Amino acid sequence: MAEGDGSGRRRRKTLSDVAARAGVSAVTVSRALHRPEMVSEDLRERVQRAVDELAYIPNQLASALASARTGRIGVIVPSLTNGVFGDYLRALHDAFLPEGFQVLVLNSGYVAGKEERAIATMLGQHPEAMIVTGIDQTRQARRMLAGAAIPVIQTMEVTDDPIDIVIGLSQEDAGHAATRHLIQLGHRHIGQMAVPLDSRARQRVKGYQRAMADAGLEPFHVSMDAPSTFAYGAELIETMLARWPKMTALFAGNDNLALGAMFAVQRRGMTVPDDLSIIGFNDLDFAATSFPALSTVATPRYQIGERAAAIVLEIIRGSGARPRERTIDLGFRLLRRESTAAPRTIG
Amino acid sequence: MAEGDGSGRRRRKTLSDVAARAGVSAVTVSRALHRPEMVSEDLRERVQRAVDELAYIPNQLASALASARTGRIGVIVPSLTNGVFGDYLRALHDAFLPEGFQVLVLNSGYVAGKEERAIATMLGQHPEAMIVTGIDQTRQARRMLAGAAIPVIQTMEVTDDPIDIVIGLSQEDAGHAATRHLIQLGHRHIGQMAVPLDSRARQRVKGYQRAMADAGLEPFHVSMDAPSTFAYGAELIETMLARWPKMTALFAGNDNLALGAMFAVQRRGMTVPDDLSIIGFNDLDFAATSFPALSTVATPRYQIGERAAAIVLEIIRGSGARPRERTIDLGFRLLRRESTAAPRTIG
DNA sequence: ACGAAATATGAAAGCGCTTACACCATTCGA
DNA sequence: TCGAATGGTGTAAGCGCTTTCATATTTCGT
Repeated sequence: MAEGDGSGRRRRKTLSDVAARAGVSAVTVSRALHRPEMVSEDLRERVQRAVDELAYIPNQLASALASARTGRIGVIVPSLTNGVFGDYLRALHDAFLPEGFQVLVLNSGYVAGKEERAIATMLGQHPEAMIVTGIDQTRQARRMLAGAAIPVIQTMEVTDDPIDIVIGLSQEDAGHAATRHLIQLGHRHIGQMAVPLDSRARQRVKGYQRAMADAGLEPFHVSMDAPSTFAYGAELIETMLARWPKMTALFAGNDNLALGAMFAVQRRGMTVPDDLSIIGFNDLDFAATSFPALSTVATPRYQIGERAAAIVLEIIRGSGARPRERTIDLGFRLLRRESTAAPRTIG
Repeated sequence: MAEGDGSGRRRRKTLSDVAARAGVSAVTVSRALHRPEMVSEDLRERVQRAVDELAYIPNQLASALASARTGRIGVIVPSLTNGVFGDYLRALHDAFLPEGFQVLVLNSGYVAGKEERAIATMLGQHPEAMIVTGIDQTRQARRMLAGAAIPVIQTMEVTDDPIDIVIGLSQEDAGHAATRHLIQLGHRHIGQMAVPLDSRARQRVKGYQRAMADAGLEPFHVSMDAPSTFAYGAELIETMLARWPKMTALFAGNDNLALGAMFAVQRRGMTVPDDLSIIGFNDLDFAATSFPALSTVATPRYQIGERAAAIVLEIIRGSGARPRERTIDLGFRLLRRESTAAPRTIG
């Protein structure tokens, strides 16, 4: 923190400082840095030397203000820690960074009000595109996004009425498919647990209820308004087993809950899937490794991010054309692994 | 994306637009927004109405440029998806957001070169403080950070030579303690697995080696240059068991590896801890829930973030005073749970 | 009822950069 | 040999905001 330059309060080096040192004007430095082919080689070198000597770092703020191009992509996710968003964010980074864009991530904590504020904050930074999770933005948030005059991608779900473009999958159909799988194995007493903070989880519950109704079965659903952790999965399964001893299969709202439930079941001395079949949701990294390996529904999170990025880049860098379809459904895959099997005694 | 205003290309609303609508000057709007106590109530209301009607969002870029205050805190983490950084980032958000600061997170992918670029990018945004993970920054990165004339906090480790301030724990001592625990239980054949991408993990390996040497035991260490996932834990334990059948205890470099190893062991029909004791590292959320519950070393990640934020706020908002000590060691706690026990036959 | 202090607003300058556009050398074709 | 084309550099303006500083208005003590 030392390195005082004598002139009292330290001042960050500016373009003019570099220009003075290189013996040219500020514009020239700007050009040498951003459009090197426009200046002579000799000059480019001199400027580069001055930049290095001064450890000059361009002021992105000033640059963005002057050029009206921030090179930023705003991304809002409900949670930074939920593994679900890892692949998605990775895809976004993978696609945008090489193109010279910066990905700014803000989290909404699964709360609409916080999301609205995050969107306002992000918009204040003038991103060149916004990628938001889900479709449940507040009216005001939708208005701000629509008014920003930039591409807006909603992800993870599908809807007929996107703000601009939506890329995802039908969470309800996916929940339906997971439940169907258990029904087809012969289960009749199928419970469901979820943390309904997440609106996508609520969609899946709907799918579960529809599948149960279709099969003429009685749904049994418990939930807990908390972030979905392993501990809650363990807690909820205890409640369910106590209240509904006939249960032979569980559809957990996500893999965390599923694994937590599996641990609790094993701790009771019961076996998965013999005593209880469990299917999770999302196919997080541990699902394939766990013992028994967790049946689950794989969601194309990386592809969603990849596709979102491709569309954004096409709009702001390419032809400017939006895709023909404003709603893009990337589907899901049911993964039958070891944690689900036919019930021991057909009941 | 509609809402054209007739004037050709859509233009974002500016302070002047709001001022015009409210029938006042731009300065006044700026004041009504930021220092409401300086303007009359009547005016404040008129301005607020204009803001709402236009859905005006202040241009943070221009604001920051003019005021030389960005209200941003730059944070660099090696990975966004590794659960380890979840609590840490949460602490940072919890502390900074209420104070009106924005937390910008960039990830370095555990690569020094990428970290250097992330730091340069971040510095270009003129954050008011930087919080970086670890102490292994490149020379150039250190130089940039030291030259930025803002508080710089390094976290998660300790060192006698911080750039500015460092808050963390001795990863080596923590690794030593984990190993000691196994030795004290009576184990003699203790293996270690790690993903050495992470320099903190390498410190822990050193602690392991020191503990083994102190006890006159032969170390057995395997590693894999990959992100630490459950699958690698499973893979590595198979290698170890095959190459070193006498092993009775495992110190896994982190909880992900530990749980992956535990699954693989169970899949072989072996029991934890009877056939193999396993201790992990970090105390991630699943460690307490797993069956058997995972012994591990709890690191004060939330507290590190909390402390870092408190120090930063004190420097930039408070007295401007830096803490007396530039190195702050927050320690660790050994958690004895179910996955470690004395070896079945003392060998 | 008067001047001083307090309160409320506006005008002008400038944050560090980029984007026209203007200018000056060269170089080239005819 | 001249004009036009080309390449390389500088000048001026302005991005949208905040910060002095000046000015107009009100309030108060005596």
